Amino acid sequence: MRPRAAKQRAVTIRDVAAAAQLSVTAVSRHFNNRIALPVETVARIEAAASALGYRPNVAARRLSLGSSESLGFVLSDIAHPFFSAIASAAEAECARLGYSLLVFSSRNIIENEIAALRRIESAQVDGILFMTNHSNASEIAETINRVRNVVLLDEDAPDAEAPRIYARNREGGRLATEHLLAAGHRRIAFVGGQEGLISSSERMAGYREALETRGIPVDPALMLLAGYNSEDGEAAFAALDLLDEPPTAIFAAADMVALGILRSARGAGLSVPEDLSLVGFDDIPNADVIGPPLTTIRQSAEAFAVRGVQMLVSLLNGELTQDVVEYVDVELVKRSSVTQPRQRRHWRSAPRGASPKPKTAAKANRTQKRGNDNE
Amino acid sequence: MRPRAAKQRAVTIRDVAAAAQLSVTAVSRHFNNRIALPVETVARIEAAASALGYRPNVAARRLSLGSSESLGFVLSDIAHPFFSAIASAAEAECARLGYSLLVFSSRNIIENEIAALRRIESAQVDGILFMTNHSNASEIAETINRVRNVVLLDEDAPDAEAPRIYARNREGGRLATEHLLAAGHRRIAFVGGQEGLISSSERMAGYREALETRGIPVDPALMLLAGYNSEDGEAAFAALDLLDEPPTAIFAAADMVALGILRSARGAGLSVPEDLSLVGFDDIPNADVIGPPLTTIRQSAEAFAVRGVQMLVSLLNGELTQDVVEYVDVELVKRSSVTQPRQRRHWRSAPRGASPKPKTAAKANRTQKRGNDNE
DNA sequence: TTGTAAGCGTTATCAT
DNA sequence: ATGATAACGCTTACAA
Repeated sequence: MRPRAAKQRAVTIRDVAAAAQLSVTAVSRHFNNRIALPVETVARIEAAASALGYRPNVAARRLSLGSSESLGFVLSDIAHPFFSAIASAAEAECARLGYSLLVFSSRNIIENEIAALRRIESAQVDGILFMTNHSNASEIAETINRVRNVVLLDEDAPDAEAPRIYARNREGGRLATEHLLAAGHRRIAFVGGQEGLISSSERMAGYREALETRGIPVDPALMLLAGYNSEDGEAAFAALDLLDEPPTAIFAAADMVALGILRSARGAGLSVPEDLSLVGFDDIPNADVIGPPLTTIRQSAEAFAVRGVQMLVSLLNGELTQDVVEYVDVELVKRSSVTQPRQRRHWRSAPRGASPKPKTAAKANRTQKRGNDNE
Repeated sequence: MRPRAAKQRAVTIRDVAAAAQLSVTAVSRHFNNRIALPVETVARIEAAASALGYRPNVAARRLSLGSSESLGFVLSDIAHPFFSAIASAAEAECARLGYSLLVFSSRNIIENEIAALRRIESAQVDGILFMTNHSNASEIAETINRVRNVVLLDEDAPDAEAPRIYARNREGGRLATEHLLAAGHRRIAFVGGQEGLISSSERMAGYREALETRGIPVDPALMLLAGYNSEDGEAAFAALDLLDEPPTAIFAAADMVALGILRSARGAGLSVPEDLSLVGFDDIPNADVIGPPLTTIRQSAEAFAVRGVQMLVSLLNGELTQDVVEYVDVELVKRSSVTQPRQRRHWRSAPRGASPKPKTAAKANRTQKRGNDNE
């Protein structure tokens, strides 16, 4: 009957009650209810509790209350600078509201995302802040609708009944592209996240919009879908490098992608922005100290985080319906990775590559995942 | 008696048992014990469980088992690139071992660190990976000794009985300084973390050691204690900038500090490494894409993380004693933030500052916390 | 105002 | 092999 004895019996509410010569009810009331106990009673309880070093057992509370007072945060990787900025702010807001935060890295694996979601069913967390990279997976939407108590962050999951927070992605895409246009660029590439992500396709829509407004034809060879990590940027650079007429500027749908492009460009002997202008998206921490300081579209990680947990908590309290959508503003941050295009010159004719074999970019619409093949 | 009804009664082990026409014991056994149930029984249980969508309630398990199967990670801020790299790897290792990870940001507030530690007492987590910035606070050591089941990461807490993992800080400090020395620098500053941190003082010890080996006198005006964030680097730069004879190189005890210094140096019109060589510590992600790519001492975030959780789990299982200490290797990563010293020139005589008032650095051993006063 | 005891969903002991 | 049932520590309806 006694389960494997905990190494050292913790002090329970009953111990406190005994020490204070009161019932457990009184002690429980003191620690939860606002029911005013007589001062003398309170004093006895506090004395006993602190003498014994009493800490309410949260598992027991959860079981009894039916609520865990903790929230989950599902993202692809905590080490991603923008995501970790969100996680940091979310943790702070959780703490402020009396919640704990469980972090689940999905590593972009859909099964992990679903498994994380199911922790609502096992009562491990009351609700989940959910960032996915598989917006098109119907299984995710189904799971969300079953477990309920999910707030979608940054990315959609069509058919899911859940409140959402998006950045103004299209506007951001437009802003970025217009900035490049204003600098004189005409051949501007777009490098987005993996196919199907609405954040990516919205940013691309903004890009097209800006181009079309200026009457500049949209070249499909210049629009790549890769992913949101720096390796994806490297792969994209490699693909773009194969074009007969490479772009003079790139709008990367995420700063990490821009960093990957930058890394590859440097490796290829190109300098940014002289040989290639670059605009990112996110404004990750330290983007200002990159070489060169990265021009980017800022979206507030904090806004995502604090509104996200606030909405989730409201949802849990039944104060919010599933159909709410909020938007996070974006803003162009001009730094030094953009300048006017220099006289057109092929990347491949840069210092090291002597005589490259000209090659048409066949299907530049999908790039391989790892990009160690650049230069 | 019925607690505030959960919005929608979840399916319990009893429901499954009923559906499978078996006892709860059988179902429980199936989900935990390796006791071989007859295939037919197993089939009935699985059918019932999946038909009902059963998920064991973790709170109940915890209460019964006396273990939460989750670990805590206490750090000052998840958004710090090096810490988030550790958190990411720790989460992965936790997941591999069947644990969940709760993240607690202390924001460098000692009360928060202690409150987090006490979550062991409330049975919210089984154990904690602990990174502190208050190694000298005796209250922390006392709490650790009381709650037990803590592994110290990266920083000491004297008198705490807990396994520890340190980087080879002194060696790192030596490596960094020797590298600067080899480049021809003689006036090398050290900018460390807040006073009392052994990681910082060990790195400084390595710095002194390298200097002394070369017979170069250690100038106290060149040794600053600040903190591990980028604002601390900015403050340090400001203090160093006031010296009559500023250093030609700086060894910053953390990459984030180096980034702050870099930011300030740029703001002051200095260029790195031409006017000032810089070496960091940590090798944070994307340090290679900083302007200029940062030369630094690499320590493996992953090593900290995976050994940390492994040690913690061993400790929980009683397979590890509190007196174990492990070390994480360090390594010099040469990039582009170091070059030989140029003809000595005062920072203040750089492009913008025309005629500065010469001033002796009074007590350069403490720098103010926020450094918005530079340039 | 205070206390008793039921019940939250599991696990594990003990008997069958 | 299988099943009743007593814990685990808490909250709270209900009684006093």
